[in-house]
Amino acid sequence: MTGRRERKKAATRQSLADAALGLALERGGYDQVTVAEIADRADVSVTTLFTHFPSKEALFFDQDASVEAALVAAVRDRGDIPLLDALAAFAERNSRPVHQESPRGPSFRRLVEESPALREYAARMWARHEQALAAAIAEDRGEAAPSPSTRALAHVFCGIPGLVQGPDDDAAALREATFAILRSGWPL
Amino acid sequence: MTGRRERKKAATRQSLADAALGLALERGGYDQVTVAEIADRADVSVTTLFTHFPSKEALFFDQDASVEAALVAAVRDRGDIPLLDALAAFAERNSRPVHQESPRGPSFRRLVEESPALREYAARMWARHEQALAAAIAEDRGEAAPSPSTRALAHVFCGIPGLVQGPDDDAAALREATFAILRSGWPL
DNA sequence: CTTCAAAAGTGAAGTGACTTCAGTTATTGA
DNA sequence: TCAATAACTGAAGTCACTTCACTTTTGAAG
Repeated sequence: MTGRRERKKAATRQSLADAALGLALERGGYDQVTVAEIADRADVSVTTLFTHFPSKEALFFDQDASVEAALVAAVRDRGDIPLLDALAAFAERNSRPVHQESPRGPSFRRLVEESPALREYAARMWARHEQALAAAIAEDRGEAAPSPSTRALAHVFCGIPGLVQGPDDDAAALREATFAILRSGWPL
Repeated sequence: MTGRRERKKAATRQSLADAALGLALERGGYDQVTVAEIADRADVSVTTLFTHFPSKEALFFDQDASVEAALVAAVRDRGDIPLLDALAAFAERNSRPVHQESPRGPSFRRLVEESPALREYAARMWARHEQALAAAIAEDRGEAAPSPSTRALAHVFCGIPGLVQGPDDDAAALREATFAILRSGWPL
Protein backbone atom coordinates (compact mmCIF):
# COMPACT_ATOMS: atom_id res chain seq x y z
CA MET A 1 0.00 0.00 0.00
CA THR A 2 2.68 2.50 1.03
CA GLY A 3 5.70 1.13 -0.80
CA ARG A 4 8.67 3.27 -1.59
CA ARG A 5 7.37 3.69 -5.12
CA GLU A 6 4.11 5.29 -4.06
CA ARG A 7 5.78 7.42 -1.45
CA LYS A 8 8.21 8.77 -4.03
CA LYS A 9 5.44 9.39 -6.46
CA ALA A 10 3.47 11.34 -3.89
CA ALA A 11 6.61 13.26 -2.93
CA THR A 12 7.27 14.22 -6.53
CA ARG A 13 3.68 15.31 -6.96
CA GLN A 14 3.84 17.38 -3.81
CA SER A 15 7.09 19.07 -4.72
CA LEU A 16 5.64 19.97 -8.10
CA ALA A 17 2.60 21.55 -6.48
CA ASP A 18 4.83 23.35 -3.98
CA ALA A 19 7.15 24.59 -6.69
CA ALA A 20 4.21 25.90 -8.69
CA LEU A 21 2.60 27.75 -5.80
CA GLY A 22 5.93 29.04 -4.51
CA LEU A 23 7.08 30.37 -7.85
CA ALA A 24 3.74 31.99 -8.62
CA LEU A 25 3.63 33.74 -5.25
CA GLU A 26 7.23 34.91 -5.64
CA ARG A 27 6.62 36.24 -9.13
CA GLY A 28 3.25 37.67 -8.18
CA GLY A 29 1.25 35.94 -10.86
CA TYR A 30 0.31 32.68 -12.53
CA ASP A 31 1.36 33.92 -15.96
CA GLN A 32 4.81 34.89 -14.75
CA VAL A 33 5.77 31.24 -14.40
CA THR A 34 6.30 28.60 -17.09
CA VAL A 35 5.87 24.88 -16.64
CA ALA A 36 9.54 24.44 -17.50
CA GLU A 37 10.51 26.55 -14.50
CA ILE A 38 8.17 24.64 -12.23
CA ALA A 39 9.60 21.34 -13.41
CA ASP A 40 13.09 22.72 -12.91
CA ARG A 41 12.47 23.75 -9.33
CA ALA A 42 10.95 20.38 -8.54
CA ASP A 43 13.97 18.83 -10.27
CA VAL A 44 12.02 16.73 -12.75
CA SER A 45 11.49 16.91 -16.48
CA VAL A 46 8.54 18.67 -18.08
CA THR A 47 7.40 15.30 -19.34
CA THR A 48 7.25 14.02 -15.80
CA LEU A 49 5.33 17.07 -14.69
CA PHE A 50 2.63 16.21 -17.17
CA THR A 51 2.42 12.64 -16.01
CA HIS A 52 1.44 13.95 -12.59
CA PHE A 53 -0.81 16.84 -13.63
CA PRO A 54 -2.93 17.11 -16.75
CA SER A 55 -2.42 20.84 -17.11
CA LYS A 56 -0.50 23.77 -15.72
CA GLU A 57 -3.59 24.98 -13.88
CA ALA A 58 -4.09 21.65 -12.14
CA LEU A 59 -0.78 22.16 -10.34
CA PHE A 60 -2.52 24.75 -8.21
CA PHE A 61 -5.51 22.64 -7.28
CA ASP A 62 -3.79 19.63 -5.87
CA GLN A 63 -6.37 19.12 -3.16
CA ASP A 64 -9.54 19.39 -5.18
CA ALA A 65 -10.34 15.73 -4.75
CA SER A 66 -10.64 16.23 -1.02
CA VAL A 67 -12.99 19.18 -1.45
CA GLU A 68 -15.26 17.02 -3.54
CA ALA A 69 -15.14 14.24 -0.98
CA ALA A 70 -16.05 16.69 1.78
CA LEU A 71 -18.95 18.02 -0.26
CA VAL A 72 -20.35 14.58 -0.90
CA ALA A 73 -19.86 13.67 2.75
CA ALA A 74 -21.69 16.83 3.82
CA VAL A 75 -24.73 15.50 2.02
CA ARG A 76 -24.43 11.81 2.78
CA ASP A 77 -23.46 12.00 6.44
CA ARG A 78 -25.67 14.86 7.50
CA GLY A 79 -27.90 12.86 9.80
CA ASP A 80 -31.40 14.33 10.09
CA ILE A 81 -30.43 17.86 9.10
CA PRO A 82 -32.39 19.11 6.07
CA LEU A 83 -30.45 19.01 2.83
CA LEU A 84 -30.41 22.75 2.22
CA ASP A 85 -29.22 23.37 5.77
CA ALA A 86 -26.37 20.92 5.31
CA LEU A 87 -25.36 22.59 2.05
CA ALA A 88 -25.56 26.04 3.60
CA ALA A 89 -23.37 24.90 6.48
CA PHE A 90 -20.84 23.41 4.08
CA ALA A 91 -20.72 26.60 2.05
CA GLU A 92 -20.10 28.71 5.08
CA ARG A 93 -17.50 26.38 6.54
CA ASN A 94 -15.71 26.17 3.21
CA SER A 95 -15.47 29.92 2.73
CA ARG A 96 -13.54 30.58 5.90
CA PRO A 97 -9.84 31.33 5.32
CA VAL A 98 -7.45 28.85 6.84
CA HIS A 99 -3.70 29.48 6.69
CA GLN A 100 -1.68 32.21 5.04
CA GLU A 101 0.65 30.74 2.44
CA SER A 102 -1.12 27.46 1.86
CA PRO A 103 -3.92 26.33 -0.42
CA ARG A 104 -7.21 27.96 0.65
CA GLY A 105 -5.28 30.75 2.37
CA PRO A 106 -5.84 34.38 1.41
CA SER A 107 -2.72 34.83 -0.70
CA PHE A 108 -3.62 31.70 -2.65
CA ARG A 109 -7.09 33.10 -3.17
CA ARG A 110 -5.71 36.35 -4.39
CA LEU A 111 -3.52 34.51 -6.86
CA VAL A 112 -6.54 32.69 -8.24
CA GLU A 113 -8.76 35.77 -8.35
CA GLU A 114 -6.17 37.70 -10.31
CA SER A 115 -5.63 35.05 -12.96
CA PRO A 116 -8.37 34.44 -15.52
CA ALA A 117 -6.90 31.03 -16.31
CA LEU A 118 -7.02 29.93 -12.68
CA ARG A 119 -10.43 31.45 -12.02
CA GLU A 120 -11.78 29.56 -14.94
CA TYR A 121 -10.12 26.35 -13.92
CA ALA A 122 -11.67 26.72 -10.48
CA ALA A 123 -15.07 27.17 -12.09
CA ARG A 124 -14.52 24.02 -14.15
CA MET A 125 -13.48 22.27 -10.95
CA TRP A 126 -16.78 23.17 -9.31
CA ALA A 127 -18.57 22.01 -12.42
CA ARG A 128 -16.94 18.66 -11.87
CA HIS A 129 -18.02 18.70 -8.23
CA GLU A 130 -21.48 19.50 -9.52
CA GLN A 131 -21.67 16.02 -11.00
CA ALA A 132 -20.62 14.39 -7.76
CA LEU A 133 -23.01 16.54 -5.75
CA ALA A 134 -25.87 15.75 -8.10
CA ALA A 135 -25.10 12.05 -7.76
CA ALA A 136 -25.04 12.31 -3.97
CA ILE A 137 -28.34 14.18 -3.84
CA ALA A 138 -29.90 11.76 -6.30
CA GLU A 139 -28.92 8.85 -4.11
CA ASP A 140 -30.26 10.68 -1.09
CA ARG A 141 -33.60 11.16 -2.80
CA GLY A 142 -33.70 7.64 -4.16
CA GLU A 143 -33.32 8.61 -7.80
CA ALA A 144 -31.74 6.16 -10.23
CA ALA A 145 -30.13 9.03 -12.13
CA PRO A 146 -30.05 12.70 -11.12
CA SER A 147 -33.35 14.31 -12.08
CA PRO A 148 -33.46 17.75 -13.69
CA SER A 149 -34.54 19.19 -10.37
CA THR A 150 -31.62 17.57 -8.57
CA ARG A 151 -29.17 18.71 -11.20
CA ALA A 152 -30.54 22.23 -11.08
CA LEU A 153 -29.98 22.36 -7.32
CA ALA A 154 -26.42 21.05 -7.65
CA HIS A 155 -25.76 23.53 -10.42
CA VAL A 156 -27.03 26.53 -8.51
CA PHE A 157 -25.09 25.52 -5.42
CA CYS A 158 -21.81 24.91 -7.26
CA GLY A 159 -22.30 28.18 -9.11
CA ILE A 160 -22.09 30.22 -5.92
CA PRO A 161 -18.26 30.59 -6.00
CA GLY A 162 -18.55 32.00 -9.51
CA LEU A 163 -21.00 34.64 -8.30
CA VAL A 164 -18.32 36.36 -6.29
CA GLN A 165 -16.52 38.61 -8.75
CA GLY A 166 -13.79 40.28 -6.74
CA PRO A 167 -12.33 40.71 -3.28
CA ASP A 168 -14.65 43.67 -2.66
CA ASP A 169 -17.80 41.57 -3.03
CA ASP A 170 -19.77 40.57 0.02
CA ALA A 171 -19.47 36.83 -0.44
CA ALA A 172 -21.70 36.03 2.53
CA ALA A 173 -24.53 38.24 1.27
CA LEU A 174 -24.37 36.69 -2.20
CA ARG A 175 -24.37 33.22 -0.71
CA GLU A 176 -27.36 34.02 1.42
CA ALA A 177 -29.24 35.58 -1.48
CA THR A 178 -28.73 32.36 -3.41
CA PHE A 179 -29.95 30.25 -0.52
CA ALA A 180 -32.97 32.50 -0.15
CA ILE A 181 -33.86 31.63 -3.74
CA LEU A 182 -33.29 27.93 -3.13
CA ARG A 183 -35.53 28.07 -0.06
CA SER A 184 -38.50 29.99 -1.35
CA GLY A 185 -37.82 31.31 -4.83
CA TRP A 186 -36.88 34.70 -6.07
CA PRO A 187 -38.83 37.42 -4.17
CA LEU A 188 -41.37 39.02 -6.53
CA MET B 1 -21.54 54.20 -41.92
CA THR B 2 -21.26 51.80 -44.84
CA GLY B 3 -18.02 52.82 -46.47
CA ARG B 4 -16.14 50.32 -48.58
CA ARG B 5 -13.67 49.85 -45.78
CA GLU B 6 -16.24 48.77 -43.25
CA ARG B 7 -18.05 46.59 -45.73
CA LYS B 8 -14.83 44.79 -46.58
CA LYS B 9 -13.97 44.39 -42.94
CA ALA B 10 -17.38 42.94 -42.19
CA ALA B 11 -17.08 40.66 -45.21
CA THR B 12 -13.71 39.35 -44.07
CA ARG B 13 -15.06 38.78 -40.60
CA GLN B 14 -18.06 36.96 -41.97
CA SER B 15 -16.05 34.76 -44.30
CA LEU B 16 -13.81 33.81 -41.37
CA ALA B 17 -16.80 32.83 -39.27
CA ASP B 18 -18.29 30.93 -42.21
CA ALA B 19 -15.02 29.16 -42.91
CA ALA B 20 -14.72 28.13 -39.27
CA LEU B 21 -18.25 26.78 -39.01
CA GLY B 22 -18.10 25.13 -42.43
CA LEU B 23 -14.81 23.37 -41.79
CA ALA B 24 -15.83 22.21 -38.32
CA LEU B 25 -19.09 20.78 -39.62
CA GLU B 26 -17.31 19.04 -42.51
CA ARG B 27 -14.70 17.54 -40.23
CA GLY B 28 -17.24 16.73 -37.57
CA GLY B 29 -15.52 18.50 -34.72
CA TYR B 30 -14.01 21.70 -33.43
CA ASP B 31 -10.70 20.04 -32.67
CA GLN B 32 -10.37 18.68 -36.18
CA VAL B 33 -9.73 22.16 -37.55
CA THR B 34 -6.75 24.44 -37.03
CA VAL B 35 -6.81 28.23 -37.22
CA ALA B 36 -4.37 28.04 -40.13
CA GLU B 37 -6.91 26.06 -42.16
CA ILE B 38 -9.69 28.48 -41.29
CA ALA B 39 -7.56 31.44 -42.34
CA ASP B 40 -6.65 29.60 -45.53
CA ARG B 41 -10.24 28.95 -46.51
CA ALA B 42 -11.17 32.58 -45.85
CA ASP B 43 -8.10 33.51 -47.88
CA VAL B 44 -6.46 35.67 -45.24
CA SER B 45 -3.40 35.25 -43.06
CA VAL B 46 -3.51 33.85 -39.56
CA THR B 47 -2.43 37.24 -38.31
CA THR B 48 -5.48 38.81 -39.90
CA LEU B 49 -7.73 36.19 -38.39
CA PHE B 50 -6.57 37.21 -34.94
CA THR B 51 -7.20 40.88 -35.63
CA HIS B 52 -10.85 40.00 -36.18
CA PHE B 53 -11.30 37.42 -33.44
CA PRO B 54 -9.50 37.20 -30.12
CA SER B 55 -9.49 33.41 -30.04
CA LYS B 56 -10.28 30.35 -32.08
CA GLU B 57 -13.46 29.78 -30.07
CA ALA B 58 -14.73 33.29 -30.73
CA LEU B 59 -14.95 32.45 -34.44
CA PHE B 60 -17.97 30.35 -33.61
CA PHE B 61 -19.79 32.98 -31.57
CA ASP B 62 -19.84 35.85 -33.97
CA GLN B 63 -23.27 37.01 -32.88
CA ASP B 64 -22.90 37.06 -29.12
CA ALA B 65 -23.18 40.85 -28.86
CA SER B 66 -26.67 40.71 -30.30
CA VAL B 67 -27.68 37.99 -27.85
CA GLU B 68 -26.76 40.23 -24.97
CA ALA B 69 -28.68 43.14 -26.46
CA ALA B 70 -31.74 40.92 -26.90
CA LEU B 71 -31.48 39.73 -23.31
CA VAL B 72 -31.37 43.24 -21.92
CA ALA B 73 -34.24 44.26 -24.19
CA ALA B 74 -36.29 41.30 -23.01
CA VAL B 75 -36.13 42.74 -19.52
CA ARG B 76 -36.42 46.44 -20.31
CA ASP B 77 -39.12 46.31 -22.96
CA ARG B 78 -41.32 43.65 -21.48
CA GLY B 79 -44.33 45.87 -20.78
CA ASP B 80 -46.37 44.62 -17.83
CA ILE B 81 -45.25 41.01 -18.06
CA PRO B 82 -43.68 39.76 -14.80
CA LEU B 83 -39.89 39.62 -14.84
CA LEU B 84 -39.59 35.87 -14.44
CA ASP B 85 -42.11 35.31 -17.23
CA ALA B 86 -40.15 37.57 -19.54
CA LEU B 87 -36.92 35.72 -18.74
CA ALA B 88 -38.56 32.34 -19.21
CA ALA B 89 -39.94 33.46 -22.56
CA PHE B 90 -36.53 34.71 -23.62
CA ALA B 91 -34.90 31.44 -22.62
CA GLU B 92 -37.39 29.40 -24.56
CA ARG B 93 -37.29 31.65 -27.61
CA ASN B 94 -33.54 31.58 -27.58
CA SER B 95 -33.36 27.81 -27.48
CA ARG B 96 -35.56 27.21 -30.47
CA PRO B 97 -33.67 25.93 -33.51
CA VAL B 98 -33.67 28.32 -36.43
CA HIS B 99 -31.96 27.11 -39.58
CA GLN B 100 -30.05 23.98 -40.22
CA GLU B 101 -26.50 24.90 -41.06
CA SER B 102 -26.36 28.35 -39.45
CA PRO B 103 -25.52 29.66 -36.00
CA ARG B 104 -28.18 28.61 -33.48
CA GLY B 105 -29.23 25.76 -35.74
CA PRO B 106 -29.22 22.18 -34.48
CA SER B 107 -26.02 21.10 -36.16
CA PHE B 108 -24.26 24.13 -34.70
CA ARG B 109 -25.56 23.23 -31.29
CA ARG B 110 -24.40 19.71 -31.63
CA LEU B 111 -20.97 20.96 -32.55
CA VAL B 112 -20.84 23.12 -29.42
CA GLU B 113 -22.21 20.48 -27.11
CA GLU B 114 -19.67 17.94 -28.30
CA SER B 115 -16.69 20.21 -27.79
CA PRO B 116 -15.58 20.98 -24.25
CA ALA B 117 -13.71 24.04 -25.46
CA LEU B 118 -16.77 25.51 -27.15
CA ARG B 119 -19.13 24.58 -24.32
CA GLU B 120 -16.88 26.34 -21.92
CA TYR B 121 -16.52 29.37 -24.10
CA ALA B 122 -20.29 29.60 -24.31
CA ALA B 123 -20.53 29.42 -20.54
CA ARG B 124 -17.99 32.23 -20.22
CA MET B 125 -20.00 34.20 -22.74
CA TRP B 126 -23.08 33.91 -20.57
CA ALA B 127 -21.08 34.95 -17.55
CA ARG B 128 -20.36 38.17 -19.40
CA HIS B 129 -24.06 38.60 -20.15
CA GLU B 130 -24.73 38.09 -16.46
CA GLN B 131 -23.34 41.54 -15.70
CA ALA B 132 -25.54 43.21 -18.29
CA LEU B 133 -28.59 41.32 -17.11
CA ALA B 134 -27.96 42.21 -13.47
CA ALA B 135 -27.67 45.87 -14.44
CA ALA B 136 -30.92 45.73 -16.39
CA ILE B 137 -32.78 44.06 -13.53
CA ALA B 138 -31.33 46.51 -11.02
CA GLU B 139 -32.58 49.42 -13.10
CA ASP B 140 -35.94 47.76 -13.40
CA ARG B 141 -36.20 47.43 -9.63
CA GLY B 142 -34.91 50.92 -8.98
CA GLU B 143 -31.64 49.81 -7.40
CA ALA B 144 -28.62 52.08 -7.59
CA ALA B 145 -26.33 49.07 -7.93
CA PRO B 146 -27.34 45.41 -8.40
CA SER B 147 -28.28 43.99 -5.01
CA PRO B 148 -27.13 40.50 -3.97
CA SER B 149 -30.62 39.25 -4.68
CA THR B 150 -30.57 40.73 -8.18
CA ARG B 151 -27.14 39.39 -8.90
CA ALA B 152 -28.12 35.96 -7.67
CA LEU B 153 -31.07 35.91 -10.05
CA ALA B 154 -28.93 36.99 -13.01
CA HIS B 155 -26.35 34.40 -12.06
CA VAL B 156 -28.79 31.55 -11.84
CA PHE B 157 -30.45 32.53 -15.11
CA CYS B 158 -27.20 32.88 -17.04
CA GLY B 159 -25.99 29.62 -15.57
CA ILE B 160 -28.72 27.65 -17.31
CA PRO B 161 -26.76 27.05 -20.53
CA GLY B 162 -23.90 25.63 -18.46
CA LEU B 163 -26.28 23.16 -16.89
CA VAL B 164 -26.63 21.30 -20.16
CA GLN B 165 -23.70 18.93 -20.25
CA GLY B 166 -23.99 17.03 -23.49
CA PRO B 167 -26.07 16.49 -26.59
CA ASP B 168 -28.15 13.84 -24.84
CA ASP B 169 -29.39 16.17 -22.11
CA ASP B 170 -32.97 17.38 -22.06
CA ALA B 171 -32.29 21.10 -22.17
CA ALA B 172 -35.95 22.07 -21.82
CA ALA B 173 -36.44 19.99 -18.69
CA LEU B 174 -33.34 21.44 -17.08
CA ARG B 175 -34.45 24.95 -17.94
CA GLU B 176 -37.86 24.35 -16.43
CA ALA B 177 -36.40 22.83 -13.28
CA THR B 178 -34.32 25.97 -12.83
CA PHE B 179 -37.33 28.22 -13.30
CA ALA B 180 -39.29 26.15 -10.83
CA ILE B 181 -36.61 26.97 -8.27
CA LEU B 182 -36.67 30.65 -9.18
CA ARG B 183 -40.44 30.71 -8.79
CA SER B 184 -40.91 28.91 -5.52
CA GLY B 185 -37.65 27.46 -4.32
CA TRP B 186 -36.27 23.98 -4.43
CA PRO B 187 -38.99 21.45 -3.63
CA LEU B 188 -38.03 20.02 -0.22
C1' DC C 1 -6.52 65.31 -57.92
C1' DT C 2 -3.10 64.93 -54.76
C1' DT C 3 -1.48 63.74 -50.51
C1' DC C 4 -1.27 61.58 -46.35
C1' DA C 5 -2.57 59.35 -42.03
C1' DA C 6 -5.05 55.57 -40.49
C1' DA C 7 -6.68 51.03 -41.10
C1' DA C 8 -6.41 46.36 -43.09
C1' DG C 9 -3.61 42.96 -44.25
C1' DT C 10 0.80 40.26 -44.47
C1' DG C 11 4.74 36.74 -43.54
C1' DA C 12 7.97 35.32 -40.53
C1' DA C 13 9.68 34.30 -36.31
C1' DG C 14 8.76 33.44 -31.71
C1' DT C 15 6.49 31.75 -27.07
C1' DG C 16 4.48 28.50 -24.21
C1' DA C 17 1.40 24.67 -23.12
C1' DC C 18 0.88 20.15 -24.11
C1' DT C 19 1.82 15.47 -26.61
C1' DT C 20 4.40 11.55 -28.31
C1' DC C 21 7.95 8.35 -28.27
C1' DA C 22 11.67 5.47 -27.74
C1' DG C 23 14.47 4.55 -24.24
C1' DT C 24 16.72 4.38 -19.22
C1' DT C 25 16.38 3.60 -14.32
C1' DA C 26 14.18 2.08 -10.08
C1' DT C 27 10.96 -0.84 -7.49
C1' DT C 28 8.43 -4.75 -6.72
C1' DG C 29 6.79 -9.38 -6.22
C1' DA C 30 7.66 -14.02 -7.38
C1' DT D 1 17.81 -13.26 -8.74
C1' DC D 2 14.90 -12.02 -12.36
C1' DA D 3 11.18 -10.31 -15.07
C1' DA D 4 7.35 -7.23 -15.13
C1' DT D 5 6.06 -2.78 -14.29
C1' DA D 6 6.02 1.96 -13.21
C1' DA D 7 8.55 6.41 -12.85
C1' DC D 8 11.23 9.13 -15.31
C1' DT D 9 13.79 11.21 -19.21
C1' DG D 10 15.19 14.36 -23.48
C1' DA D 11 14.08 15.54 -27.83
C1' DA D 12 11.20 16.72 -31.29
C1' DG D 13 6.76 17.99 -32.62
C1' DT D 14 1.88 20.43 -32.77
C1' DC D 15 -1.03 24.17 -32.20
C1' DA D 16 -3.01 28.47 -30.41
C1' DC D 17 -1.67 32.89 -30.02
C1' DT D 18 1.62 37.12 -30.15
C1' DT D 19 4.75 40.48 -32.05
C1' DC D 20 6.85 43.11 -35.53
C1' DA D 21 8.29 45.41 -39.38
C1' DC D 22 6.22 45.95 -43.65
C1' DT D 23 2.90 46.78 -47.90
C1' DT D 24 -1.58 47.94 -49.69
C1' DT D 25 -6.00 50.09 -49.51
C1' DT D 26 -9.02 53.55 -48.20
C1' DG D 27 -11.16 58.16 -46.72
C1' DA D 28 -10.95 62.63 -46.61
C1' DA D 29 -8.64 67.20 -46.23
C1' DG D 30 -6.28 70.54 -48.83
